[in-house]
Amino acid sequence: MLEKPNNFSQKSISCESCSLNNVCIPNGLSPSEIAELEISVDKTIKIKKKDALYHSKDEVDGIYAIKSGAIKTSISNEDGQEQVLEFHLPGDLLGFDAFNSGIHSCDATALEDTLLCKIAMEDFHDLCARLSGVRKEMMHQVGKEISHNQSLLLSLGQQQTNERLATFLLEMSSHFQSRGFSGQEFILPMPRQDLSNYLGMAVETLSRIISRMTEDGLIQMDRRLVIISDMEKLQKLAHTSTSYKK
Amino acid sequence: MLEKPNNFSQKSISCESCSLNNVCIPNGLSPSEIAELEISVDKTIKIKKKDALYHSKDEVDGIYAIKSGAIKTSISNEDGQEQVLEFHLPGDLLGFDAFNSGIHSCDATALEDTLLCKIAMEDFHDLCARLSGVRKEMMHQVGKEISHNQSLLLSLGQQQTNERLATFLLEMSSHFQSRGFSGQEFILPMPRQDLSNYLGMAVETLSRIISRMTEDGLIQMDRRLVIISDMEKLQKLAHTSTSYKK
DNA sequence: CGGGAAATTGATGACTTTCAAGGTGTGTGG
DNA sequence: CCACACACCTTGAAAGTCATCAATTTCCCG
Repeated sequence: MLEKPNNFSQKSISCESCSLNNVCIPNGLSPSEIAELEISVDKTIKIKKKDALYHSKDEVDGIYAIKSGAIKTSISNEDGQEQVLEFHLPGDLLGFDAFNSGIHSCDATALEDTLLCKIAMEDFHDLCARLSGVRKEMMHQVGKEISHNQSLLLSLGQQQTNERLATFLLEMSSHFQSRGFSGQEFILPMPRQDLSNYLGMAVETLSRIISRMTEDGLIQMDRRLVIISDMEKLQKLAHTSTSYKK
Repeated sequence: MLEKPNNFSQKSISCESCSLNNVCIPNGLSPSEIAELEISVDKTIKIKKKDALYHSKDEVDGIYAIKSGAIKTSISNEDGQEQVLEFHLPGDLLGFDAFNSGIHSCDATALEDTLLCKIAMEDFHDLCARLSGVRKEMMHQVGKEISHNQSLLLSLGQQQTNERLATFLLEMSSHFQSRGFSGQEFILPMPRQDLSNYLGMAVETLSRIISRMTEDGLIQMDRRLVIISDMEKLQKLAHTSTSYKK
């Protein structure tokens, strides 16, 4: 099947001048270490909306970092039922799911046209061997993934549907704010279907919750645009004092 | 408060002769690497039933490996609602939850009197720097934890309560079998309360499901003793063809 | 501008939780 | 060694939350 040419692009800047270098692997590395890192980084990966970066059962190719766009990771059972695991945004790393067996355990699908950097697996091992900074940052990133999954489990296991949405919106708010964007108004990268799945509920339920929370003056949501109208009420609903560390 | 002396003990054998060395860090290491590893291992950690190995917000002390007993990890929200994250059995590693910030993000509590080995965090970093085998095995173990969390999310998000129990029992069966024990008859290390929490349901619901599955001839459960009567039906219920890799 | 995907809304029912009560087993102290 | 207390587990009835089915409506893309 012929594909239209990718017409989204971005000039490949250096890690040192990348706006995401404080949330990506370069974080905490010395200039010389960054220079070494950079030799192994392929900055030309492009994935079109709805295409897969990798599939479950694929052999691992490398570790990826998102420059722009968004990726969802998900896992499916044999009936084809999908569970969305995480939404990855610019600066996030992907590929740790293959650490166990060298085979990816989940699917990674682009929610929008997405640009990524890649470190081939063997280079990654090599960098970990040579650079303590990379090793540390890698552990950091892996730990972030584990912590995230733990939070999600807590949310799915203990919260009701509206509390789960509140928690999610606050996470997103916190995320955007920490990146210098508005924490009160932002655009979600995913459709309702994926979001409801991630939050462990039916699309219809999500829709109803949104309507209800809008009526109650907590938020406004028009398609993917989110406006948080009453941050305090939202936090109260989420029972959230848990702060999110980078 | 005075504690009774620990009267459970085990002579500290070498990693090389430990029966768990093929599922623990020594897996895949050369004899000389194991010797180096062993220098940094403290094999004298004892935790009594119901005591904590560490708490959420504790600074990380090291990475632990379970020799005997069982540990549950769990996370709580500010209302004190707990979500059990994982049950750790002999050979399992703990402590990755602090990789992100150096602070533990969950509680680790002994379900029974438990013996562990410990590698202090700085030694662990040092070992990762020097020994590629340790580095690889560590990645392996971390990947296992990530894969496990993903499976649990899929189960919580997509399965009904009875399917979740079936999935869990098959996991345990598979686990015990791979360790040379019976996969058909085994003893669970946790009470109903913890299990139901882990599976995202009320204790009463779990109890009812067990009764129903016993009536239907799938299993027999007397307290913590599990007997799987009809493995095929159980697998069918769990929709499981997903095999579990070590 | 039309077709179709995405999102909302309503009605109904299933599954699960909650509240309540009773049963069973274990461990400790007399 | 027995008895009592307590934790653990099971069962029942009622209530709630959420999913499913169905019908529209809205919006996006070609």
